[in-house]
Amino acid sequence: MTKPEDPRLTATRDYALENSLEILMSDGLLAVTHNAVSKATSISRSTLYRHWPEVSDLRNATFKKATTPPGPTESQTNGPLHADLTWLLNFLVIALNDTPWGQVAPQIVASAATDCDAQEVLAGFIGDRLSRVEEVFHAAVNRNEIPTSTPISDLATMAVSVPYFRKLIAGLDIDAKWLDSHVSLLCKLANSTKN
Amino acid sequence: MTKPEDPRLTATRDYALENSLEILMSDGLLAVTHNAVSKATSISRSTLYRHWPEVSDLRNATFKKATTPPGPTESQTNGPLHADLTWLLNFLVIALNDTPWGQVAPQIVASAATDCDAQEVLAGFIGDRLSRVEEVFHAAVNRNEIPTSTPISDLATMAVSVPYFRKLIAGLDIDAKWLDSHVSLLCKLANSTKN
DNA sequence: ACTGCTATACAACACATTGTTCTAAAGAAG
DNA sequence: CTTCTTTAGAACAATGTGTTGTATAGCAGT
Repeated sequence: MTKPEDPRLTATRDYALENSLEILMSDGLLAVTHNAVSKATSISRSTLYRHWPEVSDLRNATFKKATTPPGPTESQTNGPLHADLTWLLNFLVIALNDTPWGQVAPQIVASAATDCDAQEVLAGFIGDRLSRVEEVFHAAVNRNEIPTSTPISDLATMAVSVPYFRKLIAGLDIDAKWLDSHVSLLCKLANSTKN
Repeated sequence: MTKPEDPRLTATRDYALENSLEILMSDGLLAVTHNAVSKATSISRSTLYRHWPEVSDLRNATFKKATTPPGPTESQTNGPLHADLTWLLNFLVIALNDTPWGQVAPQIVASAATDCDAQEVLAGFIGDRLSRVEEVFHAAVNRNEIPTSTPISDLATMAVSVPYFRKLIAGLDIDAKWLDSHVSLLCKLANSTKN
């Protein structure tokens, strides 16, 4: 029942966002403006203002595009825990290292401090990520691979927070080798929290 | 031998930075401008430009003021581990919750993504924090409170990264009660990594 | 208190950016 | 072909950034 959109609308919108995303990654959030996008795309300024009346609209749209879920839609819970965790967290490492998300995340963190929309985007995305990791731990408990007393929520937070912290805050690398040792430690911790 | 500075210089500089810091905390980094500070302080715009020729100078000065080390200069390593960690991490919780640092940190994280100076400020501050936590763990090892095989560096990263992650990225609260359970988990983990 | 020096206030200015509005032309849909 | 919508382009106001020049007020040394 929804009549298809005018192809011109989608065309300019997609083309503009493609380029605004590139600007965001290379020059940061505050470089994303109607003027900059206009120069990069040769789309008229007035047209851009027609699509996104304010700068904040344009920027929101841009990093909403940048946060298209870099990760799996379903968790892999076949076990063993080490494999599941590696598989899952590897998506996070890749996202942070090799996709727009890694470049955009810091900007969103900053926006979230003052902007409610950004806060919601970020919390939603992070919450989703956390619950996937929790799923994996729960599955391990159900397989009797780790004790029932495992503080799943805490371990999941640790699993996710460390890569974010290293990459965004501490300025440390996160690579495959680091990930392996990180996951190994998590597994050991999960196994040793019995009593 | 250094002649004392003209009192007028220090007066206006201090007064300006005081207010620019407030602007930074309430409205974010990009709200810190010569105009805004001028309006807030009734200091002439030209005077502000005299002190900080460019916006970036003003902003750098502002968040350099905001990052006066919120924390102890020396770690407390009397033991037990739980007490030392609580004492130390409590400074971090307070800094994030009740000082300018908590408001400014997200902005610096964003700046660090593109700006080298900010990256250095951040890395230095974080590295300092991490090494203090490591000291505490080392002391516990020396007291034979936790095994020698304890992965100190990893645990220290976890100790610090989780509060940062919760506060800055996940939008979760960090209070005294949470800190207690966090520290308890860390102690348990340190104790159970024998094998 | 007088004199030279420096910081500040104020106003005027050039310039870039943000955002609005109007008109004409080009494309889509019937 | 006709009608509606989108776009391009230019002109415009408003604001923000950064500069310059001048007059005033406060600091230091004599």
